[in-house]
Amino acid sequence: MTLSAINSQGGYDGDMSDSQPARGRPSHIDPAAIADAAIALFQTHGYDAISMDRVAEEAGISRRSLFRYFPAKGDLVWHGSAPVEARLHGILAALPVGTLTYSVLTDAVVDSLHALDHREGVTRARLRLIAGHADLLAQGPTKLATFWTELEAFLTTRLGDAHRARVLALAIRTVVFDALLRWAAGEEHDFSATVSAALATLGALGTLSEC
Amino acid sequence: MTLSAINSQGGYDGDMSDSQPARGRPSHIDPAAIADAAIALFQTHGYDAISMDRVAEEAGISRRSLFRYFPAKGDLVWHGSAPVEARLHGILAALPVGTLTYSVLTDAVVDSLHALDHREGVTRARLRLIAGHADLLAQGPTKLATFWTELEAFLTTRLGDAHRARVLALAIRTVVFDALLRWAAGEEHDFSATVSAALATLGALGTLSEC
DNA sequence: CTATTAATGGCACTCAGTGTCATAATATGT
DNA sequence: ACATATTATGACACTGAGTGCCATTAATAG
Repeated sequence: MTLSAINSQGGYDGDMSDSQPARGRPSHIDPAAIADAAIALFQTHGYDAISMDRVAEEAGISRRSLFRYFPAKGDLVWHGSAPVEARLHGILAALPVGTLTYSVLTDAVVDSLHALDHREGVTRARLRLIAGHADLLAQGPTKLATFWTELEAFLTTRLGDAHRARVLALAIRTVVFDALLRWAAGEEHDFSATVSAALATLGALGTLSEC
Repeated sequence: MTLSAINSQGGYDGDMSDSQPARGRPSHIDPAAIADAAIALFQTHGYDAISMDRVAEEAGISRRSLFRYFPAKGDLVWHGSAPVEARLHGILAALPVGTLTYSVLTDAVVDSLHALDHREGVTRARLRLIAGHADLLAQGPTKLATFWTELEAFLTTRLGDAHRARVLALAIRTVVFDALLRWAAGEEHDFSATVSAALATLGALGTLSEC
């Protein structure tokens, strides 16, 4: 919920729930703008060729402050996934009790990803960077941890079987992420269709005997 | 094939196929021994607390040579997965044509992992290190790339459908790896049973409507 | 004995990431 | 208005991973 906390840049303003009037020195730093600028640098010069010093210089802040907002270089690329996680939360909570079919579930997952589709250009750029870099690619499960753990928690309560929920969540995670990367690479054009097709294939894995 | 190339340490002697008489300076360095020693250090002092300098010192070689054998620190932990990949290769090649059921396939995967079970103590130690460290954990798909790509290639030729093969390979990869980690963590005792059960659960995902 | 080939070590370098501390800028209380 | 608590920022130094370069060493082939 709290979809209003999602700003137009696709960033996330943090915990806006009980916002006390601001104390202390206010920040003049805009993380979303810095991330976007960094992405642009990465695209033109290559991820490895751009150092954190360079990003800080470009953003007009000190190197130390940059690391305060982005504890790891990869966070610059992963920044902006919070809206997707927030949306999934809302969608799962809205699912009626007792009517969980596989297709309903996968539709919910696909629906939550529409937050990505919104800023299609930037998202594609980020995903392409991720796909092109083994280090970044490997961070998918970690950096989107909220998304995946929320999905698994939901499935655990709905299925009653923690083991089965875990397998299902893991499989969905891997297949969805792979579909996103293929979409970003340009192999597929329709965002939702790509993810939906991948999940449909996953659901039919048990019927392998036909070969 | 070439299972004889697997030495008693669980290491892999590289390409022994057309071994010319050795030229140049011979190496006095034993990568498997170094990896094992490093694992021991990691276990007692923690992965982060042990620098590559320390490992090199312990092994009695220069830091530079250490990096020549293990280009990344994580490779010390992942070392020894080659036998598993070799075994999978042999098992897949031996599968009779035209009789590929899901259970036959998963049995083959489980069977290939017996190379891990052999040195149970060391394998558990390594997997525990991996499980306890997000960086290492994320490298699973990359470091075992040969294993997974071989599986996917096999499925592609057998199924005829590249897309379906990819989804299947991805799902198996994730679920198997997760099962291995749970086994290493001590949550499960029977190695094969753990992996088999996870794969069986995966095969039955499509039937979700019963809840 | 010489040339060739390959392994190793020493050194310096880049860059990611962290700890510490001084300083600046804001709001609150008097 | 003024002192104080609170927070953001920057400056600096440090650790450790990983790389490039080159001299050196140890083997074999002729």
